[in-house]
Amino acid sequence: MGATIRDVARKAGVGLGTVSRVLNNSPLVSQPTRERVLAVIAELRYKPSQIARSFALGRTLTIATIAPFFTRPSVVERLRGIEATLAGSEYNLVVFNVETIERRAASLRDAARRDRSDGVLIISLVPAPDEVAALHESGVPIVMIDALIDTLPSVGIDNTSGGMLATQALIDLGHRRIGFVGDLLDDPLTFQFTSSRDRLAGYQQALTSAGIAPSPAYIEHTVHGRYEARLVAHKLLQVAEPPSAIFAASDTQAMGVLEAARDLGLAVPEQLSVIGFDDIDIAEYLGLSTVRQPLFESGARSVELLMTILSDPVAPVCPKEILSCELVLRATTSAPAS
Amino acid sequence: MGATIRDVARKAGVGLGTVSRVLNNSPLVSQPTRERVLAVIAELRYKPSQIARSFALGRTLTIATIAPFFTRPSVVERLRGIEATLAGSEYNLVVFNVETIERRAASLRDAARRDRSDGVLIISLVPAPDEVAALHESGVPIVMIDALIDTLPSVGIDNTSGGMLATQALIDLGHRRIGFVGDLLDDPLTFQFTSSRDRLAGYQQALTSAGIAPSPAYIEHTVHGRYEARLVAHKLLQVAEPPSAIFAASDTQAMGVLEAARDLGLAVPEQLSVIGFDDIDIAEYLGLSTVRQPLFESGARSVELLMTILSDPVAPVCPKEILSCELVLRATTSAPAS
DNA sequence: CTGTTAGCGCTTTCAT
DNA sequence: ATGAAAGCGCTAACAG
Repeated sequence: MGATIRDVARKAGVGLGTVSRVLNNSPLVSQPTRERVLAVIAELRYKPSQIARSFALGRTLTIATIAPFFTRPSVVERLRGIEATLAGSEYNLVVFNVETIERRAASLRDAARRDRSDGVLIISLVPAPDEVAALHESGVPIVMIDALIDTLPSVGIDNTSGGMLATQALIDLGHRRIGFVGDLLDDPLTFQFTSSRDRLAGYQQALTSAGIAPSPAYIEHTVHGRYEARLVAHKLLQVAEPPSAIFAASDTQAMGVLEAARDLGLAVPEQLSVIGFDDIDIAEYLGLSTVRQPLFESGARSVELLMTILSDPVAPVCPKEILSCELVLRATTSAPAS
Repeated sequence: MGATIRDVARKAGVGLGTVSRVLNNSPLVSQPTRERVLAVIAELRYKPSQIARSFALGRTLTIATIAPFFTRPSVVERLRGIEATLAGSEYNLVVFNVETIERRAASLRDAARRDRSDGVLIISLVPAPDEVAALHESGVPIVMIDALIDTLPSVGIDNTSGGMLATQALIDLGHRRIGFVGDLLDDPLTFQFTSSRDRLAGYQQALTSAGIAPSPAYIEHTVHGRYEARLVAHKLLQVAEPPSAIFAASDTQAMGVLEAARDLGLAVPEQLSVIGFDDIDIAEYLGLSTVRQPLFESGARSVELLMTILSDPVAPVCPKEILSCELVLRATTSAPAS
């Protein structure tokens, strides 16, 4: 079924090495020879074996990515950036999805193995210290996306500034009682995303700068998800002096808040302003005000970073990059009812 | 950095083959020997090289999937089913995304190569006859998902029945003027999805059975997308006797129809009923009536099918499986205003 | 049961 | 510029 390099060499009447050289565009082949070999390759429909090549090269020609793949629309968009940037390169993209804690550990362990991949991209997961150590020990170049790890090259998002942006926008509109709905801070099931925490920090900073004391009564954390956000938003909206605006740490959660408002008969934005984070696809459809983060770009940049590291095996650099966010005001925010 | 099987053999004072046997759980190793080898393996932190193993085995231990990955939420959900089912197996999942025609052709060519993958899963793409021929010639087992190809194992969705289901539901509610918004029938950019076409066929059958002549004026095709659907929905809703209900071939398009209704000040469902297809995540949020198809399951089943084929290399079987859909009535459908 | 050996298909010296 | 040859790490067939 498959012709080998040996068949080509024999048929072309050249040495094995010459065929290999032609394949690898080595300049050390005369034009006539090259053409003859190329002709035979075409004739035999010869395709070099990836596996044998990898084996001889000692490289897998594979980039692995670990992602809480489908738990969040934002992850898919980052993945898209990765795939697009990797396409056309000599690398294959293998994906490890992570939806449970067990899979999380297993993926971290499996993906970062020299014999499995030449590089690993980790999306929105914060490995524990011992996992970080294992990652280093593997010797496989790693790039973190949407999570900054001191000792690992990372493409981060400026979530704190993003949180400030959202909160400041609300303040600028005249809101004083501003609620926050975000992820649980320390649930292993959340894979220890730090984005929500950082956005909360931004929220608190913005409030403080404006001379508003952040009130614990206005801050709710829950397992990530629309439904869960809806539940805590109910709570938030039924305190004594309910907030006139809510900043949700993700668009998904903002949707839950919107549902809660609907449940309680609160008009948005007249009686309640809502702002999310991410600017996922449907945000525009819903007219949701939000903070846009460069999702696709974060994936693309991480690949570029990884490629640089891969091409320059010496330098023990640990580049960090922080991408910034942008405010997108739409229909769910307005000045509070006086 | 990496210990090899030879190091282990030497250190354990056994032959190379014995270590390999231990690795592969061969019963031809005595318990004491096995334990000794295992101990050395642990001590040396030896991990067998995937690549070398693949090379020796002549198998890639990789399953490739070709998907118009992010063009549709439904594809992501199928992918999720694939990943979940493949996890824990010895196979890696490599993904080829397809967002342009060039990538489509390249992916079809690259993924199905013996030296790259042991099996290929193709999601929602209908390869052209010559591409099908090339696929066969590659000798790599293929399973189609959401597209039935005569000569290829396939996991299909009963889109025609699904289309009938949606349309019949509308008819049952009392609608007579029912519009349809679907994908372009023959745009190469649509990658020749057949689902929209089949859903249209179901729509037409249901109408005909009910004694309603399908009117071309009520049928619109456009490039897949929310915005595009919105545009053609405008057209549809401004004909002389506009439809009182619209069946959109996907939830994404249904959202576009909903937007058009909003634009024109038509109350849904009072003045216009809308039903979609897919039951993607956000459909519930929107209260969108739709037809649910087993997305995750279609991915999972395709992997199972592929595994069967892989494990029984002889039988030139070509299994076909058709999964059926289910009506989900929510808030965007009601009886027409009299 | 276990050690030895012959490749798997390719890249890469090393001579020439 | 090109041929020959030495592995890359593993599996599987072959002797014992």
